Amino acid sequence: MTEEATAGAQANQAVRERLLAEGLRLFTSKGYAGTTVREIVEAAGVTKPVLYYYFNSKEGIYLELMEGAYTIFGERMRELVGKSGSARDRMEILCLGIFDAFLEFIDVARLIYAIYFGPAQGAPQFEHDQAFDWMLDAVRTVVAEGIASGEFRPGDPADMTWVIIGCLNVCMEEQLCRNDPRINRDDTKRMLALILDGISRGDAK
Amino acid sequence: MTEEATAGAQANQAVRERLLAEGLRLFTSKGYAGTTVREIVEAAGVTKPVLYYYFNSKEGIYLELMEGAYTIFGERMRELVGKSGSARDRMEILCLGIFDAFLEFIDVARLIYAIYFGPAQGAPQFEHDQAFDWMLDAVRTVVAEGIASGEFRPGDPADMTWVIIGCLNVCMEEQLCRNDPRINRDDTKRMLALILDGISRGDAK
DNA sequence: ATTTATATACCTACCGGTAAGTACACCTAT
DNA sequence: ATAGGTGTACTTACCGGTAGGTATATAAAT
Repeated sequence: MTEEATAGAQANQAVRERLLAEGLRLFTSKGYAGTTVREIVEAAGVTKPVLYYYFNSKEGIYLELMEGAYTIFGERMRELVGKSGSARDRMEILCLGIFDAFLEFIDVARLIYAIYFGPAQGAPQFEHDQAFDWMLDAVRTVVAEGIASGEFRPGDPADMTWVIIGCLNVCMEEQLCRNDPRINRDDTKRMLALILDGISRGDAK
Repeated sequence: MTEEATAGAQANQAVRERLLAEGLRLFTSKGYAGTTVREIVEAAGVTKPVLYYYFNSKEGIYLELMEGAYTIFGERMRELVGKSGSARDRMEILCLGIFDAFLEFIDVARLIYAIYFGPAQGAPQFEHDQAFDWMLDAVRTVVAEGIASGEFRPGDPADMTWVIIGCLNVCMEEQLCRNDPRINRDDTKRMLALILDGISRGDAK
């Protein structure tokens, strides 16, 4: 493969990536129906048939963005699961890891949330619950192990799981919905500690 | 006023209410940009200029729906605030009351959430944070009084508030996003109790 | 020469909005 | 009692603009 071939392949990818980046930005800020193909291609600096060349349709680029978003979060979840240590430590690593991933890929996250809560608006169907369910399963696993090991109190693992998820969820949502979020990572850590203090065994303060 | 006049006034309201009801349904399920004036009026059984007659524009009906939604929740919040009893009892009444209001007006709630998380999509600007902020202030007030009275532990009232809000929030969101919510009112009550057990003074179990 | 990537020009269908008209109720003047 | 005027509620037909998508030509890469 010559250097020319590499440059050509890279030019391909550059156009494609530009379209995806602009598509992500615009779908996120305007929604599926509110975003036109014209504005995506104009932002990417190409003409309209180029989008159809690479993605076949408006739906095509949208679905590719969705698949990419879920892939990113799935990989990050896998990295965060399977750590070792006390249940409390692992919970902290897991939740703050999720929070950090959220911030790192906040545009992607915003798109996922927008789809999850937002109206369908003619967008093609996609399995929407996956990212949330991954999170739920991971937290539930750590809770169950904490109860089994005696580190957390006996109780309903589902309740504990949902309280933790609720806390993490509201912290993440705050990052999405405000230019000046009222909750940061340290707040999240403290709030998590408050919950874990409450469900830990040997809590006699 | 004759009976004919009453019937005429009622016919007015019937058309107007039909447009609002169909508008709510469609904006909620399809979003602002994804909903056309044509489908609203068709669903309401009138012609397009009728919508412009009553609401001046597509924006007009949307804004009227949004104002109505916030009015409903604001009134319900006022009813729930100002109850008396222990901080714990009041917190339970407040949170479960919010949850109940949410279920009662779930279409309205769905629209508010869709707007809050969903993309702007060309919809007219509206102050979106109000319902959430009402909730936050109400919970914060009860938390602060619980700490002051010694019922809750000394601690950061903001942390406690947000943990409670996060829990309530995720329970409500679950009602929105699934045909078969995994959390019901009793679950919500139990989870709230788990948190309140954890932050209560005298918790030595 | 062939394949791939891109541009120009165009298509049909649909968008929000509006002008003009109609039906009806009510009021006032004759 | 009747005619004319006014206002409200609604319809039909239409407007200019734009949506997603495509045929064809051209440029670039191999």
